[in-house]
Amino acid sequence: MASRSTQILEAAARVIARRGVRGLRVEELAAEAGVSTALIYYHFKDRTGVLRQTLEFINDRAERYTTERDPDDPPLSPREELEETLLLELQDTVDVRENSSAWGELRASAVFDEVLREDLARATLVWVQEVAALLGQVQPMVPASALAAAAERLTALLEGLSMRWLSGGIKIDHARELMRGAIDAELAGLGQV
Amino acid sequence: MASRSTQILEAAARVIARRGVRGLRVEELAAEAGVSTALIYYHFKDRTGVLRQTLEFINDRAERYTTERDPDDPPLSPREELEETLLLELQDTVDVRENSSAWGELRASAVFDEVLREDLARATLVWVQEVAALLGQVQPMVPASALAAAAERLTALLEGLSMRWLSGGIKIDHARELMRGAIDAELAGLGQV
DNA sequence: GTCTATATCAGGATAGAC
DNA sequence: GTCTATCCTGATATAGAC
Repeated sequence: MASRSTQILEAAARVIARRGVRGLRVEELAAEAGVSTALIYYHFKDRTGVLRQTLEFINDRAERYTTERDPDDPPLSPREELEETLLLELQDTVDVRENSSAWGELRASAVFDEVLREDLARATLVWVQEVAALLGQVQPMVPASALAAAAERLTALLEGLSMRWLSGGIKIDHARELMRGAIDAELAGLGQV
Repeated sequence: MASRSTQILEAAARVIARRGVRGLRVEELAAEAGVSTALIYYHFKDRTGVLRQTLEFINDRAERYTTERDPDDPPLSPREELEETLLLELQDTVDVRENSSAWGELRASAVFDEVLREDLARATLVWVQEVAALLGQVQPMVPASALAAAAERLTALLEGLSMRWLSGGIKIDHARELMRGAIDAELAGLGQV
């Protein structure tokens, strides 16, 4: 049951996907959520409060779509799991779009905003390590440093492709294809170490 | 001889590097340039005019530092030229920082701004084709589609690494190292086609 | 061409009724 | 909890003197 707060957060996610974090106007959010601006301040204290909670909200959803799998399906091979994990972020669905836009905004804002950097660095590190672990399952016997480097490249590439997709430079299928090619290349490279 | 306009554009580049495109305040720009706000409107019509001309200004500078080479030096091998072209964008100098920040802002803004998309797509295409051509010089006999894909991945990765560097996630030397690794991997991959 | 005001406006935030 | 009405600040933009 969606409470008022949740309803506002969902609206905020939509507005952010449309206008960006820095483009979010409280008035537009109010309209989108079908409430008054005053109510937003009642629930979230100020604009920053809305932003903070919405980013959290979006992040929770992301973990869900990244993690969730039907337990009846045959388990994935390490290789498949790796590919799936990375390609999940390149899907043309509302959730992924909203999440990726927000992530891009966060990354871009962090360039000019000290405060955001720490959070972002931490989140990135967790992600890189996750991918490095998956790479290690596909290619055991490879030194951790090589795994880490490959993971950093793959995740950075994913961010780059994601931005190109969101900014209209390439189509989603093409982005996925390029990503698959990079995974192949990195695995081949690791195999030769 | 720096005219007033140029002086303002140089100041604008600095302010954008510090605050971002969306964070540029005309008043702050005036202070940075040591002139009044009115003068800025006199020269550039409005804030958007400042932005447009500054982006153009920055772009011109980028072409200069990307292209310029001492004619006395021994000519670069194709492989070196490729590496140099890509790594030039990963240097901790004022020009590159300003340029990369502006580019990142442009990319991020384009996600929410239809108007910017076309320019950005065109500029990206030119860049991708340039890199694809360099790749083709290193690895002739490779189909153009494979070259294009590799070029797209390398440039997208470069954007991703650049953003991580600018947002404080990684250090510049590490970014360069990762970029070199990717170039090696792509060239190896193309060699086996 | 350049400055000192100052008008104008958008958007964040609050007061007070219900 | 929610709304209507309004205040206030910060930022763009202009008028007019020099």
